[in-house]
Amino acid sequence: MTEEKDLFAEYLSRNNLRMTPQRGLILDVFLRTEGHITSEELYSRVKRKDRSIGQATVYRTLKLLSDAGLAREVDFGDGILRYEHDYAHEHHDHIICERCNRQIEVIDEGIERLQERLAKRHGFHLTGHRMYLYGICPECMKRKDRKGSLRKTGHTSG
Amino acid sequence: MTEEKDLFAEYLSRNNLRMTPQRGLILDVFLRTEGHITSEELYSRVKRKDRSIGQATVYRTLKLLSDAGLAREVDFGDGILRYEHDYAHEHHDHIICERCNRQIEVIDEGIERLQERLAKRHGFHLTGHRMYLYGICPECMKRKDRKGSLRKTGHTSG
DNA sequence: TATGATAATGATAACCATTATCATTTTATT
DNA sequence: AATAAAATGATAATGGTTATCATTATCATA
Repeated sequence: MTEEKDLFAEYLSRNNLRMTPQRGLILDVFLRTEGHITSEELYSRVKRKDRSIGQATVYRTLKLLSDAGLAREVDFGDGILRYEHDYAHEHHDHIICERCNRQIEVIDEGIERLQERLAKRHGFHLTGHRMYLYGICPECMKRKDRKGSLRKTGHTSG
Repeated sequence: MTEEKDLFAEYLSRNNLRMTPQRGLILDVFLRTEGHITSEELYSRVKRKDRSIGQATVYRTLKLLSDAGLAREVDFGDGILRYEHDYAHEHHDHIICERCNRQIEVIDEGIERLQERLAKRHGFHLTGHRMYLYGICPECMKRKDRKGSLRKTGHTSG
């Protein structure tokens, strides 16, 4: 907790930016979240502790936290950016259920290795990737077919 | 060409929708494109052949083409949907250069297999995926460091 | 501890790709 | 033709995010 705060303070001073009560509060609340949170959700939580805080400040601070390596933007493709913890959290990808939108975090060393190899084969120096697997989760598989998918678009990226 | 048109007509009638001159024209122009095109770009191309066509019609028709399996939405995460040919085109993923935004299409059977296995390991029935690799292309690697990336967000999906 | 200089805040307007609305026109069917 | 259903084009609306800007807070230095 305090380690993340130190990291943030360090990042800020390194970039001639300033630690403020608002930024501290937003970081605190963010660190208490789990999974993936939208700026909107974080704003409503922060507002409970400081009624006067502005939504723009939450947006701005989340960008800063991302730059500082404490948060990570996750784009599921539904037009709403989500954020998750980045510090001391292993890289992972996501499997998302098309029916209930449940999402789990996964990692596969084999895939990572093949991605590296694939990029190299095309002469690219790989710096990162985004991989989302879409499917039906075990629970929804048992149930009969229901509607309500995260996005109306096809998931297979051509 | 005519095969795609037949497929579209078939899809339309199957869904009690109608083939119209506008839809025919939009499909024609779309089929003459390569790579990834935005609705905006397609609209400007179609407008050269029919000044009276409306932008909403292009948006609507691209959705229809996607549903019909002739087009595929591609979301690079910069807030602008792109479309590419889907019919008789193999599934593929993308490698995108962070410097010059050049993108190449790739496919790796090994990765596909491991994705399937990974999903199954978590009890999911895999229906699709999106995978984007980000890196520096060979040309940009030679050049010194330049700026200008596609998106300001980090690429590694947490 | 003033005092500039600079950055941050909060409120709000702007942005912008995409969708919804709606009056009018086109198409298919009787 | 007449009717019903769908499509079109113009335009307004949507909604997450960003930019703007006047005001306030913070920092370094004298």
